[in-house]
Amino acid sequence: MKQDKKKTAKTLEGYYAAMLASFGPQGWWPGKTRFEMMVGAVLTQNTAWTNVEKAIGALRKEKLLTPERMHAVEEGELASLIRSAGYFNIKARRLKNLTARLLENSGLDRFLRKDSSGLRGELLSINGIGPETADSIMLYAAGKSEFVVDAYTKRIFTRHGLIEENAGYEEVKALFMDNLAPDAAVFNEYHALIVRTGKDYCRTKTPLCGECPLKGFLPAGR
DNA sequence: GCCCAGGTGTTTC
DNA sequence: GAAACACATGGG
Repeated sequence: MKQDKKKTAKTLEGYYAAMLASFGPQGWWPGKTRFEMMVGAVLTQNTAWTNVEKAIGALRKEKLLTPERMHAVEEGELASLIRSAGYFNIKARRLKNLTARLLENSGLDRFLRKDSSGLRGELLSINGIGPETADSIMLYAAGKSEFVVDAYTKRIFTRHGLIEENAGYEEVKALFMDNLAPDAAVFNEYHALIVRTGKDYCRTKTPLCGECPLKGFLPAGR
């Protein structure tokens, strides 16, 4: 099925081109430093980014946006500062788990320099970091070419019939990893464009397919 | 008042 | 394994 694979690659490139033409580059990740980016990745779990921004603002005000400072602060205080991001008790614990691991590894720099498979395994072994958060950190903080799959990715591409309804994370990720050249800059922009498209046109309740930049790719009858 | 948002861990069949 | 549930705020 070599021909089939080539066709899939063309299709995925078409989606990318259409979104890029419609929205332009998204300039992700919206964070000043790599650590801030990692914090944002945890805080945005199942949460709107607008709520995350407020929490990060509070952390910045308290000068806690370094692994050392954040790890030193009391967990209850950390939780109250990130209250606006929701799940604040759980997320405070998760941030602590992350900073602990960074310090154990002689800092963020050394940690992110690990080779890809080692880094991903290490991230996944931290309680509170699952596949999406791990891949986000790999791609946006470490610059590794890992494709990030989120709820919008699943929704858009199942709707378009390119993945099964019940496909798991790794299965969806493989669609992109197996059919696109590994390029961190492209993966970065691709994921950001998917989120943008999902937010604007592919909400669960009120899809706006008629105006979506991807409407030309919708299979007939959908 | 209800639904949803850039998930993940735990519990339970 | 995989389904069901808990975790929580803020905007539409």
